[in-house]
Formats: sequence, C-alpha cells, structure tokens
Amino acid sequence: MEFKEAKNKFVQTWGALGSQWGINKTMAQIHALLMISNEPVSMEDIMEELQISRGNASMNIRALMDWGIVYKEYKAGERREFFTAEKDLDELAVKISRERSKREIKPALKVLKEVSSIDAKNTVEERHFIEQTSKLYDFVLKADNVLDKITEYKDNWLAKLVVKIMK
Amino acid sequence: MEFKEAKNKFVQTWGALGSQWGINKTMAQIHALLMISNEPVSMEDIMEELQISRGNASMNIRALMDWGIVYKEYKAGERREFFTAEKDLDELAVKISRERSKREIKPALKVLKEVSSIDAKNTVEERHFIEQTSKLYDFVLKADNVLDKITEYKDNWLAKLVVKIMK
DNA sequence: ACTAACTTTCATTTTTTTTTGAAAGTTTAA
DNA sequence: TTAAACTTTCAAAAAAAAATGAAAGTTAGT
Repeated sequence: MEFKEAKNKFVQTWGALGSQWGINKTMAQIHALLMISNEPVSMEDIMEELQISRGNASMNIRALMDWGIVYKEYKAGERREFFTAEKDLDELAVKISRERSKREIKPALKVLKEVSSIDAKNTVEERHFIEQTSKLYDFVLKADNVLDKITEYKDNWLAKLVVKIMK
Repeated sequence: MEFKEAKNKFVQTWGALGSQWGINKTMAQIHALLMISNEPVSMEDIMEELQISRGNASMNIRALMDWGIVYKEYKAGERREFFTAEKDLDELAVKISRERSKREIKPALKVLKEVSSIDAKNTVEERHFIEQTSKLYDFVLKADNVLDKITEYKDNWLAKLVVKIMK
C-alpha cells in the first residue's frame, strides 16, 4: 500500500467509525485529516482533500473546535486561518469523554433521577419501574464518576489505568 | 409526575440517548420499554406502546437479540412470542461493550495496523503519518484490552472497578 | 394436509440528517 | 473607508437512514 492510499483509508475508516458512534462522518474525517498532518491545514486544503463544500467544512471545523479537539492557528503574514488537531491521545480521549459526559450523560442522569422519584408504588408495574430506573441511575452515575476519576490522572491515564487494573 | 408520563419520558430519553451513540432510536426505545417491564411483552404490545409498524418492531427486536440483550420467551399455551430484556446492568454493559468491540473496534484496529505499516518514510509527511497511526493503534489496542479486562470481572465489575480506582 | 395465528422480509415511502452554495458578515491592510 | 480576502450562516437540495405495510414465510394444532 502506498502513502496516498493509506492516508485515504485512514480518513475513510475514521469517518465510518465516527458515524457508528454518533459523530457525523465529515467531522470525523476532518479530524482524521488534521491528526495525520504534521502542519496546520487551511480550510481550502480540507475542502480540496475531502471534496466537500465550504459551508460543510466551516460548520464541522467549528464543531470540532467546540469539542476542544481542534485549534485555530494563525501564520505570520498569512490572512487565512489554519487548523490543527489535538494530537496527544490521552488528552484527546479526556476531552471527548468530558464533552460526552456533559452533553449526554449528565442530562440523561437528570431525567433518570426525575422519573425514578415519582410517587407511585401502587401496582407491581409501578414498583418495578421505580426499581429499574433507580438502579440505572445509580449505575450510570457510578460509571460517570469512574470515568471522571480515570481521566483526572490527565497525563498518561490509560497507562496508569492498565497498571491499576492488572495488578 | 405520574407513572404514564414518567414511563414515556424514560422511553423517549433512552431513545434519544441511543441515537447520540449510533443506535437507532426505535431499537433503544424497545429496549427501554422491555427494561422497565416486569413481565415479557408481546410484539403487538410493543407496536401499540411505541406506535410503530410490525416490520419496524420485528427488525429492531431481532437486532436487540443479535446484540444478546433481549431474549425471546414462550408462554405455555400461548402461540405468540414474548420478549424480555437483560435486566442486570453489569451484564448489559458487558454485552454492549463486547459487541461494539467486535463490530467496530477490532475492524478499526485491523485498518490501523495496515496503514501504519506501510513502507514509506521518505517525506516528513509520511513519517508523521506512520508515527501518528502507530500511536493510535497502540492506544486503541490498549484501551480495548483494558475494557476487556474490566468486563472480565463479570459480576459487579463496576463496583470492583470503583474500588480499584479509588484506592 | 389444511388453515389460522403468528413473524419476517423487503421494495417503497417517509423522516431525519447532512451537504451545498450563495449571500451576508468579518477582518485586515492600505 | 474601502475593498479584497477570507469565514459564517442558513434556506434549500441531496443523501442517508429508518419506517411502513403487504406479501411471503413459518409454525402448531386439528
């Protein structure tokens, strides 16, 4: 396999993986592209490389910056903006996990708390509902906390986790 | 909030959460519905409760069974089939994590290995590509192994993990 | 072997999500 | 303050994903 082919395969695969995890394909592809670029990339280049429109590029770059995993860079004497990806994988994983927790897990926890606290224990059905949603609340809360704790190690958290788990 | 309202809110929320994580809304909703049912539910009831077509119900129940988190049950003297969800949350999480690893992570790892092993170290760009994809391969492999190890505890893995992490 | 009771399949339709591209907005330098 | 060089926005179009429903398939009882 030659370089161009490998590069393309990586970008496509990352894009597909993204969609399977609820991240839009183009967003994941742009991220992939920036991950493997040794220098900042302009919007023009992203459009060209992925064959996408200006609007699409602009919106997805913005989304990546909102996630805190892509940064804007300015080159001296250059008018246009360049972009780089967070390349430290520990840091990348921490940021993604924090964002998903904030955007998705926390709101879900709020709902779980609400629905598990209803005052209705008359029928078997109702009691079962309360029991299940309470358990789910506890479980998700615990998992969210563990994730938080793990990523708190910041530097090299994955390696540190390996050590903790294995022994 | 009364029971019916709470039940509906839970099912809707679970469905929305599903889509954010790449699982189709109806599939997540059916799962939610079964999770909070104290007894097996027929396809008819699922269709009625979620206001979906027979085909939709059938396909998504099948998908849930493929994931190993919903089971078919037969009631004595009843012709039709009933369904139940895996209600043990540790077990549920283990199954989901195993399936996603098998379906998504493992294939991605294969590609990462491929593209990071190309014979092209001439330009800075090429060397950077190889370095990044290699690091990514190592990281994903390590994370996948950690997940595997964690879920190997089977019983009460989350609680056990909490203990390991905290101390 | 027939039929009633049920489930699955899949071509078509509907819905949802993503993408486009042109207009509006912004920034910088002269 | 103007205009060139660039970016963002958003209504409309396109693409992708999901849902429908009727026909085909299956199963169990008689």
